[in-house]
Formats: sequence, structure tokens, C-alpha cells
Amino acid sequence: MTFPVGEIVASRRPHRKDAARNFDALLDAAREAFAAHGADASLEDIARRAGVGIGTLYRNFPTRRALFESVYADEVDELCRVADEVAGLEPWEALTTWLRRFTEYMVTKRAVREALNDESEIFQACRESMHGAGGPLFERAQAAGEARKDMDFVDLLRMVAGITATAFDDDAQRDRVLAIALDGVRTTAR
Amino acid sequence: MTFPVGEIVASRRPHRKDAARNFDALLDAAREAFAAHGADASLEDIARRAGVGIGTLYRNFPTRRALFESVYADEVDELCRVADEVAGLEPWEALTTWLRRFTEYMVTKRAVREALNDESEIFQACRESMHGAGGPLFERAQAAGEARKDMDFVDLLRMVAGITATAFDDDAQRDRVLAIALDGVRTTAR
DNA sequence: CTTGAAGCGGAGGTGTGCCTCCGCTAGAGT
DNA sequence: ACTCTAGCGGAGGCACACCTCCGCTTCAAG
Repeated sequence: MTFPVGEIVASRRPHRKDAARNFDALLDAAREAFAAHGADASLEDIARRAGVGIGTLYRNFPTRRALFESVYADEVDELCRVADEVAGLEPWEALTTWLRRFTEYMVTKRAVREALNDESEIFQACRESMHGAGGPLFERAQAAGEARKDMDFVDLLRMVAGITATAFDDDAQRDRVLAIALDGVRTTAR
Repeated sequence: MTFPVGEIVASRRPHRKDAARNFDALLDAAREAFAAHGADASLEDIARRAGVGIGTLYRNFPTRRALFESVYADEVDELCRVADEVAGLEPWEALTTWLRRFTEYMVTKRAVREALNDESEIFQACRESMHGAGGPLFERAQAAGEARKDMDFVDLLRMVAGITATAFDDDAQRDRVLAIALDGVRTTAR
């Protein structure tokens, strides 16, 4: 089941044309900055890259946390949408396709984790939302005898998250390593 | 084969008693700080925790990089020693035992990676040294038919490194996930 | 015990990021 | 076209980390 976390962000988007444009530019710049510099990207730098003044950043996102949450919620929303899209594929195929998209999401997630030590409301909602979206894919694979039964969805996400967070020599190596680990998941059901 | 990277650090250790004590305290404090705060741990904070003035830190480690390298080299040295110790165990057992120690080392490594974008001499030496130590363990497991042959030692390290770098709910979960991924490595040789 | 030099520590100058505040700009409703 | 208000931007005060420099301390060799 998909829960529209993204709407939380959408509802904060200003109505005036210029303001809305700035809002979007800030989110984009922030996503990039978090991917590149992690949790301690400079807010002033984000504003600069978005082509707006620092004041505008603070008006839209009063705290550092608010900015993180918005970028994060946006990403989760996209992830839920993908889960719906792959619903028609074969069980194992659907799961791995979704996991591939999940790895991209992890770039943002890592920065958020770093920044938000304690659990915020949105963070909690996103977690639930994501589990609601991806969990069934995994359970379907288990039911089809394609995934081992002595692990749960959280274990799987942690594994994939970890592997894709490291620096690899090239994409080929990352895919190879991920495939090997997934072989462990596929190992005849126990 | 073990290459004594640690001696590079040992050779920099001052001779005077108080100076040597400070040197050690700084390395300890730095290791802790890097583990806790990553690459951007405050040098002033490290000096404070070590109970020395900031000047003393800079005398021993003129640049941020020098401090990172020393902590890192120390850790690698330890890792090489462990590789020798497990040489007597069964192939698979030896490999996994060493990998367990490797996961601890990763905490330091991650901070170093963050800090040292470009490749330094010591960094290179450490990599070689570590491969010299751990590589044979993996090859022995491959030869014994305990590890798949369509991956190399670097792939394995990346996988383990990634998995152990993520935050887990508890140690049990981390061990479980790591075991599953290693099942993928063990999968009947191809 | 004496003494010289190796080593100590932290004050202080510089840079950078955080966040607030307020005079100015430009969109939207009439 | 006019207005009025939501929204803009960036100057500036504060905090903190980096790194240098130099007068004081303490080790250890003779």
C-alpha cells in the first residue's frame, strides 16, 4: 500500500509563481548538495547554487531539519510510485527492479540519517510508507520460493543499503557485488 | 605476506617520555573521534580529549592528513597481524574470522576515505599490505571449493565493508545480514 | 645538580557557516 | 493601471574551527 508522503511537501509549496520556482530550485540544489557533501553541506552554498538569497532558504525551510525532511520525503514518494509500477513483473524480477531504484534513493537517505539523529515524525511516516510499498514485493518473492524465509524485509534493505553506500571502482563492480549478495538472499528457502 | 606499515608510524613516535605519552594519547583520541564524528571531527576537540594543547597536536601531526594517515596505518598493521594469527584455521573459518576483525577496522577506514580524496603514499602502501594479508585467506577458501570463483578479493572487501558500515538495529541483525551475504559468496563455486 | 634544548599549551588572527532582520521588489487581485 | 502585501536578498552579529607563534616547563645528558 502506498502512502502519499510527498503530499506533505507539496502542501508546503508556496502559491506565488516566483516563490514556487525558488522552492523547487532549493529542493533540487539541496538534493545535489546532500549527495555530494553529505549531512554537513553548507546551507549558504545550497542557496547560492539555487540562485536565491540565504533569507529565502530560511523562509521556506526554517531549520536545517526541515530541508532534510522535505528532500527525503520527496524521494520516498518516488520510491512508492515505483513499487506500484513493478507490481506486474515476476516476483523476483519485481523485487530486484525496485531494489535498483532503492539504491539511488540511498544517496539521499544517508545524508538524512547523518543529520537526523533522533526520530522525527516525517521520518517515521516515510519508513512506514516505504515498507508498505516494498514489503509486499519481498513477501511475494518469499511465497514464490524465490527468497529465503529466515530474514525479513528490514534485513534486506539494510543489506542493499550498506552495499550500495560504499565507493566502488565502477558500476560493473557494484552490480556484481550486489548480485552476489542477492544470491545469498535467494539461497533455497529455509 | 605481512608488510609492517605500522612501523612508519612507530618511527615518528618521539623519544622523550612525556612527548611519547602525548603522541599515543593523540592517536587514541583521534581514533575515537573519527569513529564518532567521521572525517570532520574537530582537531581542537581531539587535542582537548587527549589532554594536550592544540599546539602539541600540530607539532606531531602538521596536517590533518598526517593524523588520519597515522591512525589508519596503525589499524592496518593490526589487521595484518590478525591475518597471520588465523592462518592455522580451516579455510572458510579463517576467512570469516579475519573478516570479522576487518569490520572493526572499517569504522576508521570510512573516516579516512572521506578525508583523503586523492591517493596518498601511505594509503597505497596500506592497501597493498592489507591485500597481501587477507588475499591468501580468500584464495585458500576458493581453492578448497568454499568460495565462488567469479569474484575477487576486492569485491569481497567492498561487500563486507558496505554492509558493516550501515547502522543496524543491533549486533544480531548485523551478523545475520552479513551471514546471508556470505552465503552468496559461498554459493557453489562457478 | 645543572643546564640547554626539546617540548608544551593556549592566546589570537583568519576564515567560514549559521541565522536574523529589515528595506526593497514584484506578483496577484481589483 | 493601482495597490498592497507576500516574498526577496544579503549585510551583519555570533560562534566555532583552523593554524601560527612564542614565552614557559620539564626532561635527560653530563
